[in-house]
Amino acid sequence: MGKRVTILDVAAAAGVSRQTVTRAINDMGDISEPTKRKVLAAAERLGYRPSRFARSLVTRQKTHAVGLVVASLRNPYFTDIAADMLSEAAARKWQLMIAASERDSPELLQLLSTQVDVIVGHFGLPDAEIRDAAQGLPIVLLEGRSDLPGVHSVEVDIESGIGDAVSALRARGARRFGMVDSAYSERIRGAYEPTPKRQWFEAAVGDGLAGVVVGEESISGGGRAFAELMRLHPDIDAVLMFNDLMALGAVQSAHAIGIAVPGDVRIIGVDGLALGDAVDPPLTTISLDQQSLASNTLDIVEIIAKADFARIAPIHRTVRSKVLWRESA
Amino acid sequence: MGKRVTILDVAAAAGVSRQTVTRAINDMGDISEPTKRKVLAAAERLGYRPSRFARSLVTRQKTHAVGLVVASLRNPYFTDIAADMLSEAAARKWQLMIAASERDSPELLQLLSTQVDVIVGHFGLPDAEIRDAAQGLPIVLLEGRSDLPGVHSVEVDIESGIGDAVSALRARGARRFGMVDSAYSERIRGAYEPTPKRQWFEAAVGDGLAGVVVGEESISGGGRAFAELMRLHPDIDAVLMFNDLMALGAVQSAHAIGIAVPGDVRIIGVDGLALGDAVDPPLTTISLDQQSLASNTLDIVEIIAKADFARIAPIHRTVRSKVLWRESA
DNA sequence: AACCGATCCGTGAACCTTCACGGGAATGCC
DNA sequence: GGCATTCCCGTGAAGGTTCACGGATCGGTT
Repeated sequence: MGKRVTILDVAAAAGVSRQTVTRAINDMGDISEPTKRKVLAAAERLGYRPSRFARSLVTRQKTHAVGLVVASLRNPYFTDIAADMLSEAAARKWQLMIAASERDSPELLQLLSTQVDVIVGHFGLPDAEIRDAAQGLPIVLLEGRSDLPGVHSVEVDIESGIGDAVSALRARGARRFGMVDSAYSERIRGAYEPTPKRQWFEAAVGDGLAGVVVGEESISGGGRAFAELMRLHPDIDAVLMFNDLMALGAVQSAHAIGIAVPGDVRIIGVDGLALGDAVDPPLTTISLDQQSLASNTLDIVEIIAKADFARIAPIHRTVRSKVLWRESA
Repeated sequence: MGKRVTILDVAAAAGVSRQTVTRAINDMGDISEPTKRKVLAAAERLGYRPSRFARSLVTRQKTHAVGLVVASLRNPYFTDIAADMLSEAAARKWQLMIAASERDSPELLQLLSTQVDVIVGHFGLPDAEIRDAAQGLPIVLLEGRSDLPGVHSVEVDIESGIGDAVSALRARGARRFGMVDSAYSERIRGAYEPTPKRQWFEAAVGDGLAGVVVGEESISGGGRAFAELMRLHPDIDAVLMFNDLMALGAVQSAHAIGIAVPGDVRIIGVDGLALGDAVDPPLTTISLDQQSLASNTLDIVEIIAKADFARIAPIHRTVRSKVLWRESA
């Protein structure tokens, strides 16, 4: 099993005191060259490694860590966000710890909460559960909103983006609207429930709604769901895909089935992935400024930290979305 | 400024002892319901949050953390790896801390090294520098190899994949080979130096080599470099792109220039991204088993941990690569 | 009245490092 | 020889939590 080798073991082995070992390890001066070498050799021999916990405890931890929880690392949308968060965090001298909530959210949160100072992210849980699992840690909800104390948020105004997209699609002649929603809630909560995007979309299209199908959040899942939607409602001429990843699958699927895009059906995604520009036809999408999402989030995090993580009034921000017209719609 | 509120503050405020506060916070029994409520109320009021360092120090931290350093979070290849690492780590009850080495590698490593038990990843630094920055932490090199003590590795046998690809391309009639290499080293070390992939490729094609161009590691960078390569050497009939991301750009660029793929030029990437299947034509690629890369890595990490992080003989593993024939070559 | 078990709560120690300070030896100078 | 200086090194304390143990209180039993 082997106990941990501490600074005292090294000190004993080298025949010096703790402090001298510290001086050698962190090369601090006030130590002669021979002694330093002797200590370093002993440390090397014993495989000594300072406990990062003891060290942080006494140095009062100047650099903080923020834990980012994303739904999946397989979706470029989330990894782009992670990348932006990483830059923003680095610029502020914060460390970023990433976890994916694909499963076991509560356990994962509890584990994470022992390692970081703030938790930010997308969660597949009810707000109250999140708060409990976080054990009192401040939380920043991404693309969500809660009125619990200690739960901050950065919302994304997808709603207006959807509204804009629908009116523009109407202006371009679209009449029969369809949507592929995410089956996300099915996996998390056991039963499907309409996402906010679907609700906003339904409100926007009114009786122009022809049908909705749910699918898995992946390229292939989007492709399958799109094909199913078109099979059920062949007269649809405009489709909103839950996200760009699924929209990519839809474009591909349309190509395979022989549906012209945007000739027969206009396809529009959500997220604004750069990737959407690399396919044919380039994907029209409701894009949000991820950079701004990230910087707003870290702003909040920094405010919380400045307040020494004491309980402060929840902060809520909103970033706008806009339709990025490329060629698929 | 505000000093940190400790367990003693809460104890004083609630009129009980430290231990009772602990019992209330971690609800442990041996405490009456009214007292518990009283303590919890005091904690809430003061905004008390246990120090994760002090706590970890005494509980001897059962869950460890591994730090993953990737070159970029904008390349699906790396995020896929991160995703696999995350699953593997989670299955083993490890936490994963991700950092991107896009810049400041040494500082970043030092910061990271105070937070984790092992460091794994792709680094843009000489091995020795890595070792120094890691401050004695065990290191697992991804897709690399070093003979320094304490530096383990998981290599990827791209070389044989490139060999296989070249002979198959020859069998399909390719004669004039070109390559787009990564300009990576330029950014990191100031001057371009051929990557191993280029060296293996040149060895494989022999005097069939028509030309090499370097480009930035992105879709658009790949597209530009490919266009440049074809402008300089119009007779090329097969191109190896440094990675799939750049290959995606090449396919797109070929389409724009009016070069037929694979009719005029066969294009082949490296990485095996699932994304390559979503473009037209689907991308042929030298794929490696990322899952196995991740599991091998975490295997090593676990072995190191089992040895209580004592110095053990470096472990080296290799995962194979194989050509995934789709339609672009 | 003495005893007993159950229930609740508090005290000393441990975890491992760094910080602040103080002390000894060697050297140089008057 | 006495004294200050410099250079190395060691000791006590602190940092905030949890663990192991011991003590107090209380209702009930003999």
